[in-house]
Amino acid sequence: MRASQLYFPTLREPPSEAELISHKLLTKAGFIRRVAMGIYAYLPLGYRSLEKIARIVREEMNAICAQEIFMPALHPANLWEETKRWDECDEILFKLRDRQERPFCLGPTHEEVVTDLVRRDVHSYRQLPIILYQIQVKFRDEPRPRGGLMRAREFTMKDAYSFDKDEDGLEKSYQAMVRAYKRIFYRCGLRAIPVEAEAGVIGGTENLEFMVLSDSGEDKMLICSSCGYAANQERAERRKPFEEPINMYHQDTMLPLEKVFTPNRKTVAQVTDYLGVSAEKLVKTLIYIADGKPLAVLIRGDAELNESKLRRLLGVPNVRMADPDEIRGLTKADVGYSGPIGLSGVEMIADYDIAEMRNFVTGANEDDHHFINVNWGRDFEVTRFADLRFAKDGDGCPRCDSGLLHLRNCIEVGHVFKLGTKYSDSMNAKFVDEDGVERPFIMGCYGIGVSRILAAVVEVSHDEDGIIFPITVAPYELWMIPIDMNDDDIAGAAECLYSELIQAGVEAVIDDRDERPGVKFKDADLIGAPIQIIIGRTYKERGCIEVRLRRDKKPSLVSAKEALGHILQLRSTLYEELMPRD
RNA sequence: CGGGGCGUAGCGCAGUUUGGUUAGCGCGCCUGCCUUGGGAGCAGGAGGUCACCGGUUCAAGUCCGGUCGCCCCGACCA
Repeated sequence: MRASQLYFPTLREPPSEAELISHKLLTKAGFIRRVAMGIYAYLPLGYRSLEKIARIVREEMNAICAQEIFMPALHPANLWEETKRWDECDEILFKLRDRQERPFCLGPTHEEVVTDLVRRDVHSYRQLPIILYQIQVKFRDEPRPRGGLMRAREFTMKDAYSFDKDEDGLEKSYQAMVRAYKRIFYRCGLRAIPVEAEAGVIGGTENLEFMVLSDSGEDKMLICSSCGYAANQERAERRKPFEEPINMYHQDTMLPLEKVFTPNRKTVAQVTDYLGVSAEKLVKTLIYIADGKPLAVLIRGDAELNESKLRRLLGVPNVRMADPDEIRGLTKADVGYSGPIGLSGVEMIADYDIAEMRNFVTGANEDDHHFINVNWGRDFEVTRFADLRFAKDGDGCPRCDSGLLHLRNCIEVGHVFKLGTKYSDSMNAKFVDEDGVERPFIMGCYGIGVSRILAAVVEVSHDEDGIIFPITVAPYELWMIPIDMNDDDIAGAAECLYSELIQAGVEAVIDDRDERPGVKFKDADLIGAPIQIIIGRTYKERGCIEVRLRRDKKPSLVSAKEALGHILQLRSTLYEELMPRD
């Protein structure tokens, strides 16, 4: 491609609306343009990179015998009503009507459509397993799109769906997908870490998020520095911080229990302020209703209960906070004055933090009063200690003896789920098994944010001059800069090498514009093609061209004769580096 | 949806507080000269519904009301 004909409107300054570095650079380098909030057009360079990513995804999907299909973006409402998600996902669905007033939505994901497809045509275990995938544009009316491609309302995603006859089959499909995902991210130059996650609204059991560490990421994960355990913030467990049995009877350190007047002080901040103590000296007593039974959850004042952990611990589906009336019924006091002392017949579950606390503050189960110098074991009994709060930076790793968890920002680039029968049940998608019995498909679903990968690559691979693309994702592999196209020697040598490169199948751009060298260098660095070729002074003086990598910029001089071979060698080395070995 | 901010040339911004000639600046763009190893220089030039609608006024980019768009923080997020 000739730069004089390439549509790559670079900007000297990015639009002020851009916040993230990837948004700024992709806009500045002429890869994308915003069309509306969270909606972007890809210009030639951006589209080439996007397609490169899509191609890698395709190759790896095909390699595990997933089969590419292409489903509609426009979905009839009735499919979404079958799974109840027409209402459940109401906020993010783009809904519209056809001329007959029939309701439709733009697909935010395709479980409904693919399950409908498969239930129509797959009737026997003999046809299983099946993995179908597509690379499609998705629509989600995000409450707050931001960061350019990072969280858009229209974005490109690879979504795959597996259909198996049993759990073993699902496990195989799932593991194949995990392996393929690792290869995909590796080939894109991303170091993606699989982390344990909560399943969320999509349902199902086991699932992994693939996270790329980046300070600008919106997600948070905890990662162990010594054993590599990683989980997202919602899922991350922590090591029990004490040895059992716990000996609490250090009588000498316990102060006498005392009830204090705390008029109208209900929140942690109000109470600690009023009593002049820090939040770490207070224990919050949260009243929950689990399967209709009330229970008390004790959490240190500065921490936050992770409801998913509570739910997992109790093992019952219906867990919710008690409402103010229920709380008054149980504690005889307002919300804000609940405490463990005198709550009889109620299970008392305490976070690990509480085990090591002495002489703390709790509500007194009486309006406008708290207790100070409370000690569990002496003043009330704890039914059990458990890991209940969100893990935080510095907590002990749950999987090894010495490691500490570190809280890191990250970008979610992929997610794999074991769905089980959530969709096949609600949509009545069944096959006949070997034994003649009808069973629902055991499903899995697997997503990769294709457009988000592009943003993530830029986010983790850039410098002050622009993007540093891995060769696999770069819009062009090579960018050639003839210093002066009006100089016949230089132009001649450049054109000659350029046609050799094109002949050899290299994706090359020759910057044949009548621009000053500085402009060409700046654009080349901004766009970030991995290999740069400079033809100028050294060619005039010594017959050498300069070959350099965008990532280190140190040029090596090569004679014009040897240039092509040298470049081809360099190029294959760059690809080699991004080839996974597993 | 709550809080805050912004909208003036392709991009970045000044001007709005205190209404008053023909609305400015930098970059970019066009023409010419000159220049050619990191966004040169000189000269000339084009480009505006001051987001939109309505109101106040002799007079509105500026004041008032409404609408739309965009950004940030929060709530939310398969």
